Amino acid sequence: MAGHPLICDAGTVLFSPGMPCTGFAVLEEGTIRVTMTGTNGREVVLYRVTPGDVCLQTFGCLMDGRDYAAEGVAETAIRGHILPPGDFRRQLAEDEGFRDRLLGAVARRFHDFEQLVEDVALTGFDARLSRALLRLGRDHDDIQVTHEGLAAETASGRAFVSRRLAEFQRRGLIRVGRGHVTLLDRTALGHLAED
Amino acid sequence: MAGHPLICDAGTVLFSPGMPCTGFAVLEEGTIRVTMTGTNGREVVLYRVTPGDVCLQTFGCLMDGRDYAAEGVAETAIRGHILPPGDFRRQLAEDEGFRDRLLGAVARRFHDFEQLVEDVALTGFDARLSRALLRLGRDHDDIQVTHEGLAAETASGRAFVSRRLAEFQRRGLIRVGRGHVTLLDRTALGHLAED
DNA sequence: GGCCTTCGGTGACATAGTCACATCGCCCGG
DNA sequence: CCGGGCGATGTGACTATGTCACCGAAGGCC
Repeated sequence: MAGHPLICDAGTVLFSPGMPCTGFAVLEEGTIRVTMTGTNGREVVLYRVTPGDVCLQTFGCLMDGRDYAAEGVAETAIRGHILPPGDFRRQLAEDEGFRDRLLGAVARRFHDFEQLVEDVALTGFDARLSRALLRLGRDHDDIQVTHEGLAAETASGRAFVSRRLAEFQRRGLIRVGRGHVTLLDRTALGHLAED
Repeated sequence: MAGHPLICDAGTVLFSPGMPCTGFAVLEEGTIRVTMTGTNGREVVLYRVTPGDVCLQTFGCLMDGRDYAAEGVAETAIRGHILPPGDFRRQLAEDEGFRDRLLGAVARRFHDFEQLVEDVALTGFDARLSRALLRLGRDHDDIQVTHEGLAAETASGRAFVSRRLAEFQRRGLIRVGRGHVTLLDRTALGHLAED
């Protein structure tokens, strides 16, 4: 695998809407958060890219000659490399393993998108919030996130998130503090997340 | 291209959630509507498959070994064929044209999904409705669709669609009738669709 | 301590979605 | 032609969700 190396600190903006795509990104370490921002300024998290995943933005741009439609930000420090279009196509043709990994990742990403649409279009807010909390808190009970951040995860507004978090706390599901949320009752949250 | 032929009348249910996937579908004629239904019974149109497109459902299932998550219905009579997994992989490896068409279609579909998320998550209802009307009425001013159908297109509820359609009619944008809508002012609708 | 910035709480309001029920148009058998 | 049946539509009342503006609190920095 050749290509330019890609090394960034957390917080680096990797691509923005309208920017042309320079190559296919292969991520080896860290996570990238891909979001979309509406004309009203509201932001929604589309998905996260982790090692082994494809950043479908770069993929979509390369295959369809389109500019980016979303924004990508390094959520942690990241390491990887950029495969120029030519190399990308060559490897796709010659390397069956690469092809399988790519297509598998595309399929997973596609599934994530279906999940997102299901969440936003036909799921109530409390379920979305519960899912977001469980997703972000997979490893630790304590989650470092602001209400603003949770609003982006749930495709909702900050104020409403505040109110529901307060309600969740009243029910003993979580404990909230400035800049973080602690999960207290994963079982109940899981139940809420069901629908 | 080998594989079983696939010929169905309009209205045939091609796949449903939970059903395993038997092969990769190549569509030669007609359109397939892919929808998702929530636990509450509400239905949302994810996208349509037309000749040259990929049905990402079959693609996702094949590459990731997952069952269908959505439902596919023949919107018109359709003709095509089913490529068994083995043949699919072989053609993907050997036929560069096939590979490019497939990946290009995947990229376009991906873009459609981004559009859908943008619509549902950060666009007001009137814009969604206008977009849906213009999309369905690309060829004719007269659209055969029920309010229920438009509710699925806009990821909304039938009653609300009724009210907004009435308002659109009051403004002279459309004329509504039982089972159909006529576009009167595409310019104004286009303007509404902007945001 | 005095500022400044970010975060969170809240009332008031706007938009969107739900539910139940009344109507209406149309097709069909008698 | 009549009456019934059914899907499609209209509407009031209500709930859920999202927005806006403004305030106060928490923490960082001199």
